[in-house]
Amino acid sequence: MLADSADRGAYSAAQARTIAAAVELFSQHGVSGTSLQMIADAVGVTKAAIYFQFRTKFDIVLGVATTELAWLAAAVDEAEAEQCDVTAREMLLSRMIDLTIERRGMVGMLQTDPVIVEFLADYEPFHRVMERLFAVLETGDSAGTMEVPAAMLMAAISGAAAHPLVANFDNATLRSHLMHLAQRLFRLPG
Amino acid sequence: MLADSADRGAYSAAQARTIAAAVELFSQHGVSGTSLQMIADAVGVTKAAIYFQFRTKFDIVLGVATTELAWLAAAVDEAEAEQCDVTAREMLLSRMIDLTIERRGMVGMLQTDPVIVEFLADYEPFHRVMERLFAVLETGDSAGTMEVPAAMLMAAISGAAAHPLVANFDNATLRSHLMHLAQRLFRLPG
DNA sequence: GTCTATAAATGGATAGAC
DNA sequence: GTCTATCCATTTATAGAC
Repeated sequence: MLADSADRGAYSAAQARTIAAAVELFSQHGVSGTSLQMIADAVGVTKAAIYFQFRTKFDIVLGVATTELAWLAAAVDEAEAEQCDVTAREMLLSRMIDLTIERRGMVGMLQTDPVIVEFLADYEPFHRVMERLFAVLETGDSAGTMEVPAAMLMAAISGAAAHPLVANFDNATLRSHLMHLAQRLFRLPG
Repeated sequence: MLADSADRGAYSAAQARTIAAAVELFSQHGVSGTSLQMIADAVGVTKAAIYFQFRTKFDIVLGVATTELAWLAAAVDEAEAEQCDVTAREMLLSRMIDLTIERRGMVGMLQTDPVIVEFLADYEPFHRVMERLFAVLETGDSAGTMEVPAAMLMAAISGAAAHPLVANFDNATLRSHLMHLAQRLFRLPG
């Protein structure tokens, strides 16, 4: 469990604005490539105002990571509510792809930025969400063999959606391609 | 083919040592998260020595990117030398996976680090290698429909290989998993 | 090719007023 | 909650000796 300030509800309106600006900048320049001055400029305040909201830069990283993680957790929640295993799996794939397309570049950042990756590696709530995610992907016979496909799938979806090669694809087209290929990775019909 | 200073052979022994150290550090901490002091320490010299070898930090980034790109180009060269289209495609997949496993994390950096990505986006030799790579992947009927699968494939291979979930897999096991899934993405037998 | 020393700018972070 | 002003460490980069 995190300290108080890590809960989503615990963030003030000003903090939420800062986190929103930081997500955008982090996904464009990376965490290390984003200064507090850049964040302050994007929000339209001074650095000191940001430091009133967050004690350190890392606290902003934490806010960004947990906020983004909450989106993924919500997708897993939805899938778990499904009765049928197969439907649940298909819904999870679908929701993951939606998230990635809506928030192009931001999901990928969670998996690739060195600062975020290092943080998430030791962050229990992240591991719990991932375990639940694998559980939904592992239906019946496939139990215990999903690590590589799942790692590939997440990397593939977020990596492909952010890739310059597909930058001119409209969302609907990109979505159908990704869904198609995700199902192929999992040998689903479609 | 690459421009003069971008050729691997154009670098002195000292420069090559610096590039090797930089690749390692960039893939661990990202370009922005790596200072010239860190590079100098890793090489075992002072910052000034590094500045004798490279005029700016960006020149080191350029050296790293072109050196890594040369590996990918070599894999495409090999595949293009094959007579049979199908064999060529399979060999390219195989070589890409080998490269990614041998140099865990480094291939992925090329596709995810914001500084590298921004540079490669406007770097003609990179686009030429990618076009040749697509041409090999596009056999017959699939012509013109490879952008998303190819983007997914590259993201998937490098992302999965570097993923913490598969960190304890030995190289042979990881390789067979990746090859299996790559072939599934392209609907190949196996 | 490498060193010591240093300049100039920017980074994270704090003090104290409003 | 935000501002001005400031501190200190680090960063990129250069000058000049060996």
